[in-house]
Amino acid sequence: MIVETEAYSPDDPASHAYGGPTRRNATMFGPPGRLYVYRSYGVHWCANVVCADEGTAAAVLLRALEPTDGLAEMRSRRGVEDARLLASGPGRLTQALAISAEHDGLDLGREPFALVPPRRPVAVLASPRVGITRATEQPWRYSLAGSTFVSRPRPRA
DNA sequence: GTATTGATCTTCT
DNA sequence: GAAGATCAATACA
Repeated sequence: MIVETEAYSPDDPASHAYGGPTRRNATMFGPPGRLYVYRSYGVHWCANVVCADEGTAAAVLLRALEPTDGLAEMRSRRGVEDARLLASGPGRLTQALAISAEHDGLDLGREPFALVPPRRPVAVLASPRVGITRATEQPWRYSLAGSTFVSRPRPRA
C-alpha cells in the first residue's frame, strides 16, 4: 500500500524534466501510467508514476510503502527485519520491490504491476518535499495520515 | 538521540 | 569538476 508520494510538475525547477528531455528522463515525456525509474546519487533506484499526457512531463515519486504482502521476499531483498524499514524511502522502496532500470518505461497497468485505488477515501497530509533544494516551498509531499510507514518525519502516533 | 560521510551514476556547468 | 528527488555506517553527545 502506497503511503507516501511526491508530485513533480512540468514547470517545476526540482523536477528532472525541468529543462527538457534527456536520456534519463525520456520516460517522463512518454504516455501516462508508466513507470519512470532513475538512479539516485549513483547508488539507489527511484520509481515514479508518469502522470501527464505524452509530451508533458509530470510524475509522482513513490516515497514509501506499507508492506501488506510478500513480506518475506522484501525482507530477504532488504536484509532487515523491521517492516517499517522495508520500503520507507524511495531507494528502499525500489529495493524491496526489486525495481531497477529494466522496469523503466513499463506500463503499470500490466503484469507484473497493478495499481489499485483505495476502496474508500483516505486522509492525506500535504507537506514540503524532501531531499530537494529548489522549489522547496511547494507542499507537494503527500502522506497517509497516521501511517507509521512514512519515511522521514515520523507522524506522531 | 543528532551529525557526518562514503558510495560513485547522470546531468549540468 | 560539482551537485543531486538517498541510504547506511560511523562518530559523537
